[in-house]
Amino acid sequence: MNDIARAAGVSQAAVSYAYNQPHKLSAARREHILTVAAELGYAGPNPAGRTLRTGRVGAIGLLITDTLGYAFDDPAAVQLLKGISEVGEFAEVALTLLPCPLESPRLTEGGGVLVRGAVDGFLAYAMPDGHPGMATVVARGLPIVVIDGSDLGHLPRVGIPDRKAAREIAAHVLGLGHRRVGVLVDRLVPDGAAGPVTPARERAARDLVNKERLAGYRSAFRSAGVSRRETTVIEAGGFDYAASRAAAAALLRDRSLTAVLAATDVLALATIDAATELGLRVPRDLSVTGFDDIAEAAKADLTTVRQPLVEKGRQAARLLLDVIAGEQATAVTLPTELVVRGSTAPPRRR
Amino acid sequence: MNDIARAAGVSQAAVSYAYNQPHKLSAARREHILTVAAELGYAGPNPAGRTLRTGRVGAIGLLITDTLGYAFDDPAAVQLLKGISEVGEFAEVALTLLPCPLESPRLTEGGGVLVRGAVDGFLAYAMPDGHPGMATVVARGLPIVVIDGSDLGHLPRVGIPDRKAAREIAAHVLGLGHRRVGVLVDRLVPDGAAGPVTPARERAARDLVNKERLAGYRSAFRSAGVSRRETTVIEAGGFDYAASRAAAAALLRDRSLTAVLAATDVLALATIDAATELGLRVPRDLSVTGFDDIAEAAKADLTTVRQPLVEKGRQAARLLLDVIAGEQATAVTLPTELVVRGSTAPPRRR
DNA sequence: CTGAAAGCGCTTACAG
DNA sequence: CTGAAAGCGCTTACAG
Repeated sequence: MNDIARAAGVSQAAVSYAYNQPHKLSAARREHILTVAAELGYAGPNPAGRTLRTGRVGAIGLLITDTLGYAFDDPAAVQLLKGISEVGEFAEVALTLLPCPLESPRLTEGGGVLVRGAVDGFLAYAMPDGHPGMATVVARGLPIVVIDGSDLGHLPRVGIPDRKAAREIAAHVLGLGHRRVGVLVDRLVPDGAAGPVTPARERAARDLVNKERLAGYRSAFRSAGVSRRETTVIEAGGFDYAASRAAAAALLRDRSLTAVLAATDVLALATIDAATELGLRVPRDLSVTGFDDIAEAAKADLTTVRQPLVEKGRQAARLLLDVIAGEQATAVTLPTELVVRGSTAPPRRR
Repeated sequence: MNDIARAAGVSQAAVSYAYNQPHKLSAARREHILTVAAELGYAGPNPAGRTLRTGRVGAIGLLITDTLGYAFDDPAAVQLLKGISEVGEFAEVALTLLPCPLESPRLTEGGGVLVRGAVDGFLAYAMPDGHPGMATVVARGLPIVVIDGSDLGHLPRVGIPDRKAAREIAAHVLGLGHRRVGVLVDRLVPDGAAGPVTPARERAARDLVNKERLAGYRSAFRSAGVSRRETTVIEAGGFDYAASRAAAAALLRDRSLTAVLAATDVLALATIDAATELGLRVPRDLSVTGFDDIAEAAKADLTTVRQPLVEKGRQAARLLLDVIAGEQATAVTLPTELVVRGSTAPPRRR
């Protein structure tokens, strides 16, 4: 900026004004400065300098568990991203992706992107309880909005009534007459383990969404008088189709099941595929429900819980921007809706 | 940092060393400084200060045409993102999403994220020729790597041999005996227009990938003696399923067609859906080919061109990081492969 | 409308 | 191993 000022024969402050406060300069002078800048290949104020001075970065960070690859594999996450980015674009705020694999030691160290990343605030998406990245980010003292995770007792949060919605869809299935019902969850504890869920593991659950949905199913089972022993719960250990399919196959080894409650649509779609492979017809031989209502759910005629994924992203981004602007934050719970389609029916008579 | 230094009874430089050059301090002193910092709620060096001093941000920007929503709707783009983010995570570099809608005046103005965004370099993904955002970014003088777009004559680029691969898959279809072949492209000119492509519009094409693929088809047609008049080309005007489906429906109004060459898998899948709705069976009544080999292509048994989407992202990110590190850049062309599946067959005899 | 000046928070070469 | 100092590029309050 000094070079430009010298070349244009003005003060360095005038150059700054040319970019930031045009009204403080005569039009001719401003024009002159901008022309000189263009000639010298100066593209405008350096972001780092501006940030240091103003304290505003113009970017928000999105914390995602695991690698970004995971996030992009999950259609529900992609919808959420759409909503977030809509708001960001409108507000001229960039979105910085901050992947937080659980194992990385760099999560808490100074070198990592969580500590070093220049952002004005964080959106923490589906972070499991006790994730070290969360503590790192809280320590930075910047505004944080939680999406689908624990609010740590004090953070503003955007989510849906997972437990209630899960109870509702389970009640729908039980209401059709099913008693032998299997349950599929993504992941309760982020340790990569997959397979049947023990009571101890269920108590140790750290992924709030899966935990709450499972709790909702349990609640419906209790109300319907289905005992804990009668229900099998399988954890996929991951969010991708392959893990989902394997979990579904494991669950369907129990041929007495007449229905499967899947905690996500991806799990449900994998269940339908696995059932088809076994020669089972949905819903004649097996009722299947999902959760989220991603685009594929409608195509597969899946009974599921609709949640406003894009809107969730929008609201979270707006909330964060509000907090950054110094406004008061309030928790937001968005409505869900039970969508009954063709993948559920009464159990076949023996 | 000054506050911490005072509280710890050391120089401000010592605090900096505690975070950045541990070996310059005795272990005890470092420990002491870090403890005091934790007590005072200091989370480590301020990113803006560090960036201003070192000139390194620790983030790369990804330029995407249109809104991010578009990008996330496109499975091919999502795969690319996966590859990019893999490299970023490994190198501890954050990925900043920089959407560049064509219409926005802020693209070139000082207030926009393109001018203001703090990054060490840019990845320009599928930017159409002449996009104003590209000029803005070039003006910043930071390293740029182009993916699937024009290299502007001098930028390092990562891509695939679109024209050659398109010629190959077209030759496959023509080799099966098809003569009445329709073509579907996403978008030639980013003006939102959709419908039949005139010669003038084809010449004015600014989306390099679509342009090249179309040129490849044309080349195969010429070799097979299929005249320009015999082929209809329809432009969808967008990348999403809805636009694709509408374009497919428009193309299939011509009932004499026995095959459709779609420039992307999304277009091809939409074509299969549209054909099914019309009561046409694939491939018996209509052969359909795609391009990209996204996950859904295999499920739909689609004949297509496989390109290494994730690897493309990886290579581009690595290349950019190399250029940022001061290394020499070279253009990268990744291999493609014709994948013949069940969506193509000889035309039915009349 | 213009210019001189302070200071945002940091890293590192330098002298001790 | 430690401290004093310069300077990265910027914005804005202040005096003229």
